[in-house]
Amino acid sequence: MRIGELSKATGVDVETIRYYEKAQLLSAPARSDNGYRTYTQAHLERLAFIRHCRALDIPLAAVQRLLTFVDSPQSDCGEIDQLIDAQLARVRARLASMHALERQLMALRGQCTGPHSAAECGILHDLVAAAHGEACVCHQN
Amino acid sequence: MRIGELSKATGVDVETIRYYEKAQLLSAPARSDNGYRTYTQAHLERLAFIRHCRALDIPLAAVQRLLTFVDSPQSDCGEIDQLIDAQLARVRARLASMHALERQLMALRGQCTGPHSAAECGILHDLVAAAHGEACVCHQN
DNA sequence: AGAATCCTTGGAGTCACTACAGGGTCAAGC
DNA sequence: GCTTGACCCTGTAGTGACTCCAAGGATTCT
Ligand SMILES: [Zn+2]
Ligand SMILES: [Zn+2]
Ligand SMILES: [Zn+2]
Ligand SMILES: [Zn+2]
Repeated sequence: MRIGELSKATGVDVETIRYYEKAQLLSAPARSDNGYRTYTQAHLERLAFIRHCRALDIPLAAVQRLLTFVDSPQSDCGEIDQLIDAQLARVRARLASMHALERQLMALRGQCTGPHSAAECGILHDLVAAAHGEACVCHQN
Repeated sequence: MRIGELSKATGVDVETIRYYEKAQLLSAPARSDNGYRTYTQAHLERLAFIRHCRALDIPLAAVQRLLTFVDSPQSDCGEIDQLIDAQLARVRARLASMHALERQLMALRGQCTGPHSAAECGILHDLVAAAHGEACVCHQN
C-alpha cells in the first residue's frame, strides 16, 4: 500500500502520516525501488488506533504509551487506566472552564443593547472598567 | 514603572509583556538611559484590558481589534458585538465537543474493571477493536 | 568587592499538525 | 517520443500564545 492509498483508506492526511512517522508513532515502512513508502495491514491498524485515540483528544505522548501496551500484552494495565483517567480529568477541567466562560461571555454580551457608538457600548465599558480594577459583569462572582 | 514592577502589579509574566510588545498589542514604552523599558499608567490599563480579554479566551487578534475601539470611541460598536458573538460560538462549540468527549471517555473507562494484564484490559480491547473497524463503546452513537 | 537581582536581545521549544518549495517517478494519451 | 497530470520525496516554515534559555549589561545589597 502506498501512502496515498493508506491516506484514503484511513481518512488521514498524507502529511499527517509522514508526521507520525517522524514523531515515531508509526514505524518507518519499507521502501520500494523508487523510494516510495509501502505500508502493510499492520500499519493501517496502527494508524487507525492512533486516530481513534486522537478522536478522544488523547495527546500523542499518551498514545505512544498506549501503543507499547498493544505490543506487550502481558504487562499490567494500571498505566492504561491512569492515562484514561488523566485524559478524563483534563476534559472535565476544560469542560468546567468552558462552562464558566460561556456564562461570562453571555453576561458580557447582554451589556450591549442595539447599535450605538463604541463609547456607549456596554461591552467595551465593562472590559475597560475591569481593566481599571472595577467590578465587571462577566467576573462578578 | 519598570517591566518587573508592571509584571508584579498585573500578575503578567515579564516575558509575556515583552511578547505583547513584539506582537504589537502593547505600544513600545519609553526607555530610560540604561535601555530599560519605562511604563506609564496607560500601559498598565491596556495590559489589564488585554488580560481580561484573555481570561475570556478571546484570541489576541480579536483583542487587537477591541483595542482599536477603545482608541476610537466614536465608531460603531457592531464589530464588538460580532467579536463577542464569535467567541461565544467558539466556546459553545468546544463545550459541546468536550461534553461528547467526557461521555466517550467515561464509557471507555468503564471497560476496565480492576487490575489485570493489558491483553485482558477492556480499554485496550476497545481501542484495538475500533482500529479494526469494529464498534467501540466510546463511539457507538 | 562580590553576590544577588534585575534588565536587555535573540533564538529555540511547546503541540499537532498544515502548507509550501523544489524536486523525482510513473502511467496514459497524443 | 513527448507532454500532462497524478502521485511521491525531502526539508523547512508557519500556526497561537506563550515559555524557557543563553549570554551579557545594570543596579542594588551586604
Ligand atoms: Zn454595543
Ligand atoms: Zn470580567
Ligand atoms: Zn484494565
Ligand atoms: Zn471509540
